[in-house]
Amino acid sequence: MTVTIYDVAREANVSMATVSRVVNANQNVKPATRKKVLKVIEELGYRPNAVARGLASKKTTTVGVIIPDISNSMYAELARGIEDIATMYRYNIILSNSDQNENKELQLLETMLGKQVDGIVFMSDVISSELLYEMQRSPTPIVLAGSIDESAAIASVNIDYYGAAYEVVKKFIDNGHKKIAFVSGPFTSRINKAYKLKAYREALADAGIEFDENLVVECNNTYDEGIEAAKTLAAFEPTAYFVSNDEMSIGVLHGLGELGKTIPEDAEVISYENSKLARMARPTLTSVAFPLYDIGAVSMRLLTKYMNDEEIEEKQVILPYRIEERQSTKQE
Amino acid sequence: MTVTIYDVAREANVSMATVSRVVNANQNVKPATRKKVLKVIEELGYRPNAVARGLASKKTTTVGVIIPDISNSMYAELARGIEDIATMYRYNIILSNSDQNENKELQLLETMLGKQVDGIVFMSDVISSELLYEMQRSPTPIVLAGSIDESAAIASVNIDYYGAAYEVVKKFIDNGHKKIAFVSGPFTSRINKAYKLKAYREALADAGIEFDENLVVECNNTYDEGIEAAKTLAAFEPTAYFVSNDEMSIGVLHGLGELGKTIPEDAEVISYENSKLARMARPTLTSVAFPLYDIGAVSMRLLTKYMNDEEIEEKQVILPYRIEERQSTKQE
DNA sequence: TTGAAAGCGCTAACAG
DNA sequence: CTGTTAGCGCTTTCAA
Repeated sequence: MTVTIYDVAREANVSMATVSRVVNANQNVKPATRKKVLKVIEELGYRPNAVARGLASKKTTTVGVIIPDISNSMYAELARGIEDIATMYRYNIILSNSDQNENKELQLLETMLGKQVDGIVFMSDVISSELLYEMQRSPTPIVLAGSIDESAAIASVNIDYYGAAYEVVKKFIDNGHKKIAFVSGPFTSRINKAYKLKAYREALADAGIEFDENLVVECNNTYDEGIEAAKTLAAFEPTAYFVSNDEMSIGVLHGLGELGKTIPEDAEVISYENSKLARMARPTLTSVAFPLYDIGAVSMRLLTKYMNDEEIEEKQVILPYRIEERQSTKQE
Repeated sequence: MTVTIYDVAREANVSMATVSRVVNANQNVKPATRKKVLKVIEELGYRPNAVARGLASKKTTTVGVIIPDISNSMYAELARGIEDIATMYRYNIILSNSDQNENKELQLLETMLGKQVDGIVFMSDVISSELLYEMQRSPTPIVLAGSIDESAAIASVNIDYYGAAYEVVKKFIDNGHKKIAFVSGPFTSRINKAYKLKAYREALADAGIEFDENLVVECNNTYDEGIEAAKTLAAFEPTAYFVSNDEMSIGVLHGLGELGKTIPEDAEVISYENSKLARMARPTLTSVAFPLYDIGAVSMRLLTKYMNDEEIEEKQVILPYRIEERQSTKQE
């Protein structure tokens, strides 16, 4: 029924090995033979079976990608970065959503290893010790994308979360703000708690401003919670808002709008993400550019190095960030 | 090195077949034997090799998904729908971006068939005849998600694009509008040209309103082009705008705002997508709810039926749409 | 430059 | 309920 390498070999009067060489662009084939084989392949409509190839060669040219949720634009951007580089190196991607559920993550890891992927790109706000343990004993290389593993045991690609947050708060302080709100994503995420919040506190401390826990709101990264946060914070009259992502920032903008505040005159807002939403907000959002696409791309590139046993210069890659100035902050 | 089914069989003093039965939850195994095998599996850390399994069984429990661009929220939503149902049926997904490039689409199809996927979900605005030809001779079932194949040769899941567009225009007409603009996506897409535009023309004709080509703008579905379109159209003073997606609608809203127009008093706007952006716009957007997630989910479900040789009631599925009323149209 | 042959790790009859 | 035995379609030594 389906035509196999054997059929091609028979028709072309050569051995399977020769057909295999032709298909794999091996140089050790006489041009005339190659041509003859190619012709038969064409005639028969032969299509190499990647599964059989994978079993024999122990390489599937497929990598696993485990992310929280592809319908969230941040992760979608990351996924696109991963896929583009994967395609460039001729890998395909098995994509799965974990919803940040640890059991699902463990199970996905297991499934992908079972499918013999050549490597895995993993993203999650929190890497439990069990997950870390499993990753370390993985027979296949793993790269963390935009995720922190405190032990630095697993390769990863991130930006300087602390530095970016510190710079934002410092900027507010330099502009004369004393009451600076921090509308954060969940503190279960190490990035939010051990990096951004820490930077927030230390930037305040370095400027001699006392930390006020009323000015910090932990949210679930949604638009509605951004609106809520703005209203909750109103009682404490902050004049500057540092918000963890664009969607929530728009929520803050709208919440503030409902309270009659004008941005940036009454309060300045700096977001953290810089997706296309930042330009679609009114006023447009000043935002820390969090390069998700690049993180994905670099993660995948790093993974190819592991898969090819290339030398790794740095296992923990830190990408640059920048702050994109727009209308939600005052321009000098 | 890696532990195989043979190692387990030897340790447990049973045959490979028995181990296979245990692993595949086959009932024909004595509980005691099962337990013994399970224990050895645990001890040895045996993990079934899905590639070998795929070669032997001719099933990979993997389906291919070919979409234009995962970083576009519409397709991301679709992908999530597909993945959720796939997971439910224990399939994994190989996800690839085609960027609507026909050669890439053909090549991806080829690659996925080579990888022996059990089925494919495909999405593209235009299905060329060559693509159609390849799909028809695919040894593996294919379902089109949110894509039109005029010949109806391939199974598909869509909504009634014509009906939805007709209803929007009719609604505008009933509200007394005479100059109704249509800000469309590319007319290379059959959905835009043969369904939406057709409905727009026919709704006007049915109401005795003459078609004015100046009121139709073909765009590339982006925010910036939405702004542009609003400005271009201004010369013809439309009082109603039917826009092809949320991002572009927000562009129109902002373009109109810059021209000093108030929505919905000066002009009404109805979008087509109803993503979360619709609620984040100001004013919030009335929008045709285009159920991408559902289209993905139903496509995948339909695909499982083909993969399991279940009976198919309808090959061309049409899902319902509805119009979500918000502030960009006048409320009665 | 080419071929023969031995697997890769598993499933699926078939037999008992 | 369990074991034996062929493959699945390809890569990869090893020889020639």
